[in-house]
Amino acid sequence: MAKVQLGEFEEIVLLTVAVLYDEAYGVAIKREIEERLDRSVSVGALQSALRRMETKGFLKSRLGEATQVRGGKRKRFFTVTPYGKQALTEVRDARLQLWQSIPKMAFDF
Amino acid sequence: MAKVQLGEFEEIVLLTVAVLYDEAYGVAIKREIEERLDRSVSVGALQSALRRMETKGFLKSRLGEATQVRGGKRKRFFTVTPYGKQALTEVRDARLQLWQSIPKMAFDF
DNA sequence: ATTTATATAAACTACATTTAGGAAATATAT
DNA sequence: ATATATTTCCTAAATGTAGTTTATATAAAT
Repeated sequence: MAKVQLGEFEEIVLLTVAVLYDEAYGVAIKREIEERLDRSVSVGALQSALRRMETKGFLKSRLGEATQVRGGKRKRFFTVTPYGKQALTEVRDARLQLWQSIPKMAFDF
Repeated sequence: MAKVQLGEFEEIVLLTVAVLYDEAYGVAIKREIEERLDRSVSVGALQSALRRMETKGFLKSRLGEATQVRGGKRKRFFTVTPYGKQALTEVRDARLQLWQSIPKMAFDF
């Protein structure tokens, strides 16, 4: 019974899908992460994270229609499933709990 | 130019070292994570994460003295470096920013 | 045909986990 | 008193999962 994990990059991607709401497709997600987090993202890295999370049930996807703009290929749109939302809140809460337990004396955090 | 990463488990370990302050050694870290996060941790998994993070400069360690209790072998104590603290706050802030950008309409988060 | 926007596939590197073993200290039995 | 067991802790090696890079494919406009 493999425990269902949520990796570091996967979490960023999942949050970004939530942020983009109904405009979450590959290229837009990539752009959004790069702008917000000032971190470069390769399409391949992103796609494999999206696949893994779809397999794990954190995401679902549907294909849109081709659009009449240059390069207007069909986009694959992603949305976060209820299970994905649950995973996000769980990891957030676990870390928050740890942050709150760091002793004052210890730090200039 | 290898970008310095902080994995999912590594982050939990790093935070726990901060929480334990001057009592952060292998067995105690393991116990603390298991209790707080209700997640089982193997010694091997923990030790390899600690090594990686020491190599990356997020942690430093020193050996303590043997104590006079049965099995009181010398412990290896870990502390978070300034660079480690910086890494922790950066990933926290990036995720917080994303959480705050999730549209209201979208969710029951 | 070439360019632009998009997705998919495959190979490799890094992180995470399991499994097993080893070493240092005290306690206990002989 | 010394050998053996027990407790606490760390190390090593092998395997599986996540993350990244590089290359290829498809569709539409120019």
